[in-house]
Amino acid sequence: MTDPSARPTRAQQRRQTEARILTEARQLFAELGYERTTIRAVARAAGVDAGLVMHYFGTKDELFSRAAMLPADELPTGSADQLAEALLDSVAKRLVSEPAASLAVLRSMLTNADAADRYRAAGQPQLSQIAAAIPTPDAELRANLLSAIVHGVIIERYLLRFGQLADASPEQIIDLLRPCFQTLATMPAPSSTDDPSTDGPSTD
Amino acid sequence: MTDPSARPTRAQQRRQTEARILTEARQLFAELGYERTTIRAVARAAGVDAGLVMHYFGTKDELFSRAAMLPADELPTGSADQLAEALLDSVAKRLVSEPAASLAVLRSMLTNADAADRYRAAGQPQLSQIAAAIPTPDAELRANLLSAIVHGVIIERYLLRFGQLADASPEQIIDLLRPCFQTLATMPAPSSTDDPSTDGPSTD
DNA sequence: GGCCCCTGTCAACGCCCGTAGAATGAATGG
DNA sequence: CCATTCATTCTACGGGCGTTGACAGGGGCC
Repeated sequence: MTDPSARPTRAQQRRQTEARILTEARQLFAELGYERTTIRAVARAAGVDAGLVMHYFGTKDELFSRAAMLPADELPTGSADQLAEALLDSVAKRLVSEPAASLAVLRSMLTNADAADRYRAAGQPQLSQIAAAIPTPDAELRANLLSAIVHGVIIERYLLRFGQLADASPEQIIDLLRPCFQTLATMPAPSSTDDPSTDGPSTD
Repeated sequence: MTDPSARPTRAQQRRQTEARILTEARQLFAELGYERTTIRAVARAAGVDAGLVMHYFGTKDELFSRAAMLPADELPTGSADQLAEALLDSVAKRLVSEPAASLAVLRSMLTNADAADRYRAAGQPQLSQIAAAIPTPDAELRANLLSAIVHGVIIERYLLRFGQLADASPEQIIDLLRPCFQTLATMPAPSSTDDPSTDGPSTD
């Protein structure tokens, strides 16, 4: 304990090993999705035995839970304008370097119902927060659309690697998305025709 | 062959069985993705033996290929305005009833590299066509963004089943998307600052 | 300093997968 | 009417998976 470069204590070693496993798990879940990521592969990547992974995390599901856990980044409460900009910022950040954990969730929740549930639950507060800043009756739907656009862009850039989107600079993408976000966050009502019959009663 | 309601001939029977297998395969691939869909499950759903599926399609990959094959719907060539509306129409159609084949591809290409390649290849002409109608130098990127938004909305509605988006009426969604599509298809340039340095030379 | 705990390995289990090949039996064609 | 084709089933194999439990051995506490 006197020399920090000496052989680590057992507790440290354990935490270190666990962290290594989680890092590799994140990486593999992000690359391969839930099904194709095997405990054995994670163990191999982390340089340990598969039994140890089980011993520490119990089940593959649990391992995924722990690997995919990530804090939702904070969104400032504010006007719809500010909200749109904040969202754009968050997209920009993810376009620069998408953390593996986020990709792991995104990829896995498309094949794993539990992952989808977990993600939905985790994102709900943020979604509500977004909706709260939008001053229209269909705020929730708009928040969902904003979320869908973000996901679409991330998926297309990182998971499908579509041509231009995979290479374009974040600024360019953000600049193109800005009017969309601003419109969705602030535009009063869709009114190609001022026909209120498409709207239900205001009970909702 | 004299009586059409009589027991079908062997060739008919065969085609019928193949079609039944393909239908069930599409359904399962769409619901479960590539990995979790098993030959045995497809066979069971189609009321045949797994060996028969192999006998007809050779490999699981081949079965997926055949099941996921679908014609890209035509887009009219026209002005950027018309293009945006056509795209919205196509989204609307998919929001009313998403064909299983499309979902199968969408879901599977997120876990199966081959499926992603196939899809990218299949969508490329359409993407180019969209880009051709957009009168800006970054037309391709805009086309990609439009595609990303479409995918995001479909994924969020059908694969993740996010709250409002899963239930909202297609018209409501389309009305909200319209300004986004119009902006992306027609707005001359993103110009928070009129700095041309972000653009490369026109050699490309 | 001795006991125990805790990190880590190893071998094995039962399951389900994709796939192969022989067997079956009815429709087909000469 | 018999030989053949062919749609279909049955059985089985090899492999990889998640998971388990026994075992080792060095560190940490009293």
